[in-house]
Amino acid sequence: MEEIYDPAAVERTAQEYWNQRRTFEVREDNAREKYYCLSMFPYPSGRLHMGHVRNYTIGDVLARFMRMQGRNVLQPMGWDAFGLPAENAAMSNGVPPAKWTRQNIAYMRNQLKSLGFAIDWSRELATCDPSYYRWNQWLFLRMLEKGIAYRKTGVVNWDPVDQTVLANEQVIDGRGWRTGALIEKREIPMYYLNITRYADELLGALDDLPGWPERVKLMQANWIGRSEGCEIMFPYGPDTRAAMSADGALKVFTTRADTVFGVTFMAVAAEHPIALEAGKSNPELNDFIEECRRGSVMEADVATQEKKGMPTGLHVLHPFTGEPIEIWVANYVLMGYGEGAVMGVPAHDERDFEFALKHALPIVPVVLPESFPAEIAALRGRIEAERSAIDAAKAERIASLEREIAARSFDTHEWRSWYGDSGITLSSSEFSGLEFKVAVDAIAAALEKKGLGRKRIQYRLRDWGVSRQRYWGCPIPIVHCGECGDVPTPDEQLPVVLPEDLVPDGSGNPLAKTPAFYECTCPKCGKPARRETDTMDTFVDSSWYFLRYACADQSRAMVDERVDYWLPADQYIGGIEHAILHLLYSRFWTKVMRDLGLVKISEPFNNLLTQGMVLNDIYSYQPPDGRKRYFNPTDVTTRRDADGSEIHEVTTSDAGAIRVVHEGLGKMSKSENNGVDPEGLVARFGADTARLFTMFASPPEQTLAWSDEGVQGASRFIRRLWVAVYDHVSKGLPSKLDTGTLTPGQRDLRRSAHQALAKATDDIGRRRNFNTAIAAIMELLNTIGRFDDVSPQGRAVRHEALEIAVIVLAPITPHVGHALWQALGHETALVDERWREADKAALVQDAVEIVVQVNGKLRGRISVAVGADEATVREAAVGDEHVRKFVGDKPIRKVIVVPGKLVNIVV
RNA sequence: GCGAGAGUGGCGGAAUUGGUAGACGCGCUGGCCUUAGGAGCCAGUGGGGAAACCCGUGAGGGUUCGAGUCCCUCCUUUCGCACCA
Repeated sequence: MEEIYDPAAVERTAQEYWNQRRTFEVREDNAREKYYCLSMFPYPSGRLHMGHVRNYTIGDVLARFMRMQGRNVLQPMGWDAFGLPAENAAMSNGVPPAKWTRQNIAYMRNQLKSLGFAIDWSRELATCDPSYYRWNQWLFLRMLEKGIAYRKTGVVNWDPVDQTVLANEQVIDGRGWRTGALIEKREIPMYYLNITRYADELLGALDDLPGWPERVKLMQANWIGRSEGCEIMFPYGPDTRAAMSADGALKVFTTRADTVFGVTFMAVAAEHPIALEAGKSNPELNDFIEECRRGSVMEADVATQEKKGMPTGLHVLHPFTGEPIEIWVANYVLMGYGEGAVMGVPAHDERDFEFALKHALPIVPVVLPESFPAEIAALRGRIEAERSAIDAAKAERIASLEREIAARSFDTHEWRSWYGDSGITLSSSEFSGLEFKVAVDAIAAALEKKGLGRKRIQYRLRDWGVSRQRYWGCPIPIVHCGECGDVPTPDEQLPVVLPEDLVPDGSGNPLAKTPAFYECTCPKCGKPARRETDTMDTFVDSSWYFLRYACADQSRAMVDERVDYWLPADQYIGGIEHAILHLLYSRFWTKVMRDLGLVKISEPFNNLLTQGMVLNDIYSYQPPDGRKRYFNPTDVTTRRDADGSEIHEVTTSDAGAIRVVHEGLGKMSKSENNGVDPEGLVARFGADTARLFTMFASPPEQTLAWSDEGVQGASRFIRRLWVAVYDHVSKGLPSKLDTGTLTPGQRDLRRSAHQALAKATDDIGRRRNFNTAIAAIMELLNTIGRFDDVSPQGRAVRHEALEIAVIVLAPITPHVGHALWQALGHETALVDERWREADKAALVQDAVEIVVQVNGKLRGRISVAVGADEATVREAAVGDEHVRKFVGDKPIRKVIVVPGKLVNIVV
């Protein structure tokens, strides 16, 4: 063993040892309990970033920990290799996306290997390989057969200058990122997957996922958004019938059927057929519809934009009163959601209220919220008295009382939060005086009788549009034939191979300009036909890769029986940003495969850990004229001013030393130039330091703030451990530990070591709090450092304590552990070692410190024997001199004893 | 706008089930060692106070013998919002 810790040499030796023995390649073995440790696969962007390092270190710690627990551990890795960045890179440097992507994969694979992750590389996959994506195509065809995949129109962002569809990310403030042109919405035919068919199961099965964070399950539940409500038809008025040249009704969905008597307008989307029809004869309205078509399709934009509307002049009839209600076009109603139309109830919906105020529409209160002042409740009591025997005069009195309630309880100029609450209906004809649920039931029943509505369950979740008008993705296996229509590519012609030599130029999908790709013959009739040039959403690729790892070499089927051994994954680790879409799509895809008989599981991930982002300081300089510049924190020097405030400076080649502004902490990103390159970190400190710091700096689910000093602290700790082991073994290996003959000091160290072991085991195995496990070992090393007993038994106890430190750190800093384990005299490799169990006998203590409070404030400490009864503890507490000072001669009202912890004396 | 989190010393964080707030690390201060220090070792370090003590977990209220932890209102901030991955 070397006296000086040399990370590069230590890491080379350990990695060679694992590679030569293929330590992390695993086989299915029914005799052993498996552990499938899955991390979200990376997009091959070019270089690893700190988020990757954190993600895969968390996974690696768990994988290695479980291996030491004796489990058959699978930890695979692959590449989410299709997607937009490859096309952008191609546009800026002319290299085809395939070449760029494969180069990136090769580079990043080496970076991952340098970090020493316990990955089974024999199962590596890349989604851009035909051997992978052919099964996307194959399953898509199965979904078509089952009616799960279908074609309908969808709305996309259209850049009128580049004549291309843009991703939401490529739309900045309503304009195209490259052209700056105002974006339009455009409807095009697309393929959809019927995820809403699974909405109920996706929602209900969340209860079967105890290993998922509550917040993720809540977000998914809200995203699916099950609501019980009512479909209501508003029959066309004579003017609308004439305009549409047909009878008909405007259909809406509402969860508040109890407010149907408060409807004072209808709002439809700009793309709604009634709006389009009305626009034909009304140039002003037509302009407004055009205006609505501009702007992005993003929900956040739609929700925050100014609410605008315009009347169509057309009417529908109220389903109960028959009164005409005017139809408006509103920019906050979207064609893609529900029916593309809503009923406007300004008195009980905030958005409708705002709309009504702006356009001077009537506001008619028809619900009295339950939480209402007594005087108004009294008025309601009088209504109930009148209602018992109705005649014309009484009906008028009721109506007048209801108007009085409405006048007193509603200010129609200002929205109050409780206007939207449910309560008792009023001014609602025969449905007045009913509680929310009763009112909804009665109104739904009456509507159903008239054929104008019914109760229905609706989901917020929409079907998944998977068509992308882009090149670098999995081709959709469809042929469009003039005679036969849309014809699925026969299975034996799969995969439909994506040509890899195209270079996009930003003006639409290059596949659509490549006859060699799209010219084909119809599989049905043999006549010339056109191949579909849309590719699949990359979320398709990532919806089942975790199944394919189980059988990555299977060329004849999508999956095989090995999936039954490995799946579901015991642990899935990835960013919280995937809490909804990726995780929901993967759950859906798994259920579809189950229903096709391909897998036996219903849920793919048993436990989920959502890791926080990696942050770093952001430093910027805003020149008086010109663009703001960002400086990497490594280039910034910080000193203190005379008054103690910090000054941050950067020396630039062009402007010399300039003072920069510290903007605080932000996610590591290119745009803010605050990234830390893992490669440089490994070169300077070694992989173990990088791993140790990322695990120590914060618990996995929280954000991690980067700190160069913190990294040095991690490096310092590893060196201290190295020196401690070196000093110990340089005096020779100690004799055998005899636990029966230890001195009190030796027993203390031994207790500290086993306490640290017990804590770390719980922290890693149950709580997934690696930072506190590391802290426990740091504390142990401090304790070992203070222990100066060099007797044979003293050295034996120290030896055991050092072994515990090395074993607990093995999953976190495996390379240095490998070296230290050998130094401690072992022939076996640490990676094959079993985790230790804390020795209960070593943990035993004879006395325990009890805290004494007086009126909840800490006033003293007493030491009592372990297991002392309550009366003894109480007596010792009351008798404590310091405590007596605070109790004085005041009478003791109550004494609370928390065994083993604390006594609170209330005076 | 809607949905979900987070907020504790100078900094990252600890406090696991409502029971000692600040473990561990960084930084800082002082000392030792060294030709030297961006190395190492030792000591100190929430604020106020001479001390006794008092104050302190984003703000304000509440429940409790006891609240960082539970409840209500508010502020700040992060993530997601369906074509970034």
